[in-house]
Amino acid sequence: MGEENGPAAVPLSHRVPDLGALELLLAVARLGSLGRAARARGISQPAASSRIRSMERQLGVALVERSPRGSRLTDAGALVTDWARRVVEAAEAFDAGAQALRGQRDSRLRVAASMTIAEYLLPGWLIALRAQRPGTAVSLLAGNSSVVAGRLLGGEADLGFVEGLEVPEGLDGTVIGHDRLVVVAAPSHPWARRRTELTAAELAGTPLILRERGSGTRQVLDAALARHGGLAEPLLELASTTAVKAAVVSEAAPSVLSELAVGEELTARRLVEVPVGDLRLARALRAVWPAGQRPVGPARELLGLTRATP
Amino acid sequence: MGEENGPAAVPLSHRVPDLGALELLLAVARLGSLGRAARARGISQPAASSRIRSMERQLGVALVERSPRGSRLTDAGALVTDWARRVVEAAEAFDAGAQALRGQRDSRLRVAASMTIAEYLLPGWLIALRAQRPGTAVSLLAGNSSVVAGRLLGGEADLGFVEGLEVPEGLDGTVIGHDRLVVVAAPSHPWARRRTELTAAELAGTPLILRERGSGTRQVLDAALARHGGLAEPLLELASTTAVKAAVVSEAAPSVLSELAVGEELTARRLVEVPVGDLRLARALRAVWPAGQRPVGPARELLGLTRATP
DNA sequence: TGAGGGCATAAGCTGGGGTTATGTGCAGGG
DNA sequence: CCCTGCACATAACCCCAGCTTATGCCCTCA
Repeated sequence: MGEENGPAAVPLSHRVPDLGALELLLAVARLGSLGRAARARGISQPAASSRIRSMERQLGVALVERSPRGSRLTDAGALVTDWARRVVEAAEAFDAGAQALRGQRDSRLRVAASMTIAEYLLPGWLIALRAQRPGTAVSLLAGNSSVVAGRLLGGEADLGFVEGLEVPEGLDGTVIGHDRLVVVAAPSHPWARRRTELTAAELAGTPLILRERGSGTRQVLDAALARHGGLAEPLLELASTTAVKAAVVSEAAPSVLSELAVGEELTARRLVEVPVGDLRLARALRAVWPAGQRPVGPARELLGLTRATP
Repeated sequence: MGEENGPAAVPLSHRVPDLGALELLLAVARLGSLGRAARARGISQPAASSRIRSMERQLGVALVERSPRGSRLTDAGALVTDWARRVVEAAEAFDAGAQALRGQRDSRLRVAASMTIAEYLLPGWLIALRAQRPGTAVSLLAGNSSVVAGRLLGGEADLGFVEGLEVPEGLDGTVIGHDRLVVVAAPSHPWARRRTELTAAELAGTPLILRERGSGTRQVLDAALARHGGLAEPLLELASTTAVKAAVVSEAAPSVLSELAVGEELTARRLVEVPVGDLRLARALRAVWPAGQRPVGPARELLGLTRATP
C-alpha cells in the first residue's frame, strides 16, 4: 500500500456508474428512447439525458446513438448493457434478501433457512415469488437446522429450509434439491488434466485448501472421508468461501466446495471440477414444516417455486 | 403504472446501498474494524462510521456489532455481506470490461472477440489478468468472426477469440472451451420431469421460445436440426437472451440457449436442463492469432488464463 | 406548414457523503 | 491506579452530483 498503482488505485465505485445509471441504461435499451426511459424510471427527460451522457463520459465510450426519432444502443453500448444487467440482477437479489431480513414478525410469510440456502438460493426464490405474488411480505431468519426446527415448532416461522441427511424431529419435509460438494482445482492444476477419475483415498491423502473446522462443508467432508483414511492435514484453512476460492486459483492446490458456491467459476472455467469415482458428497436440501401441517397460502406458493427436482 | 404499488414502487437504486457502501462493508468484514476499513478505502473514520450506519438504517437491520476493540459482523450482517459480494463481483466484471472497451489503440494488449465471449467470459479473464499482471492496458473490440480475423490480419489486434466450427482463413488457433447449447425448461414443465432423454426429432417438432432469426444461437440450432426435419415454427421470438429466459420461466415453453447464458439459472434451479440423446449442440471457442505468429507477451499471458480445457 | 416527439442546454436547488475537530468508553502497561 | 492507545460517535461545515423547470433546436409526418 502507499504505492501509486495506476488507475487501479481509484476505487471501483468511482469507475462504475451507480445502480441508478445502470437501471436507466437498461430502460433505454428496452424502450428505445431516453424520454421514455426517463418516464419509466420516474425522472425528467433532461435528467436521463445528462445521466447517460455522464456515464458515457465516465466510461469513455459512446453507449447510445441519438436520433430525432429515438435512441439505439451502439455495439459497445449493447455489451455494456449486458454487463450492467448482471450487476442489476445481483442488486435485485441483494434487495430481495435484505427486505426479507428486515421483515417483521407479522409478515405474511415467515421463512427460516440454513445459511447456504439463505445465501445462494433464497434471494432468487423471493424474486420469483415477488413476480408471482407481488406485495407478499416475507421475513427471513437464518440459522442452523435446530434453530430452524425451533422456529417452526414454536410457531414463529411458516416454512423452513435445511440441508442435511435427515429431517429434524417433529417436522415433515420434502427434498427440493441437492447440495453437491465438488472437488475443484485451478485449470492449471494437474488434477484438471487427469484422464482417470480421482479416488476418495487419493482425495483424503492430499492436503487441501479448506474452510476452517466447524463449517458445514467441512463437516460433511470429514464424515465422508472418515472411512477412506480421514482427511489429510489441510494445506491452508481460511475463514470464508471467497478466500478459499481465491486461494485455489492462485495457490494451485485443490479444494472441496459446494456446487452452489462455485457454479459461476465452473461455467467461466476459472475453476475446474475434478470427478471423484467412489464418493458422493451430497446433502439433500429440504423444505420443512411442522409435522402434519402442510403449508398453505404464501408458504405453499414459495414451496412450489422451489420444487425444481421432485 | 400510475398505481400505488407498495414499496416496490421505489426504484431499486434507492433500496440498495451504492457500490461504495457495499465495498466498505466488505472491507469491514475483512478487516474487523470500521477505522481500518476506512483507511483501506481511503476515507476518514467518521465517514465510514456514518456510511455503515446509514446503510443499517436503510436496510433496517444491524450489520455490525461495534465494540471498543473493533467491529464484528452480526449474523444478518454476514448474510448481507455475502449478497453484497456478488454485487461487487458483478461490478468488477463490468469495470474490467468497460475499461477494455475504452482502451486505446496503443494498449499493450489488443483483443478482438466475438459477442458471446466478450459478454460472458472476457471480463473474468481480464480480472485474472489484472491480478497476475497489474497495469497491463487492454483494449477490446467485439465483432463476429470475420471482423476478428480482419483485425488480426491487419495488425490491429494481438489476440482474437471466436466461436464456430472452423478457424478463419489465415489464422492459427487453439480450442479453449466449448459453447454448449442446452435445452432448458421451467422446473414445472413436463420436460423437466422426463425419465427418458429427449430426441432431436421431438425437439425439432416442438414450438420453442427463441431469439430472433439471425442470432448466433439460432443459426447453430437451425443447422443442427435441419436433418431432423427442421425447426418448428417458434412459439415466440424475442430480441434478447434475458427476455427469452424470462419467457421460458413464465410461459412454460422450453428454449435452447447457450450454457454460458443460463449457468446461474441452472445451478439455482430456476431453469432445468433437458438432456437430448442424439444431438450435440456445441461450438468450439477458440483463441486465434495470425498464422505463424504465436502470441507473446501479454497476449501469451491472457491465452494461458483461458486454456482451461486443453 | 404546423404539430409533436425526441434530445440538448441553462439556471438554480438540495442532500448525501465527505472532511476536520473533538468527545466517550474500554483495555492493558508502567 | 491512572494514563495512553485504539475504536467508535457526534458536531459543524462544505461541496458537488443529480434533480427540476424552462426553453430551444431538429426532424418527421399529416
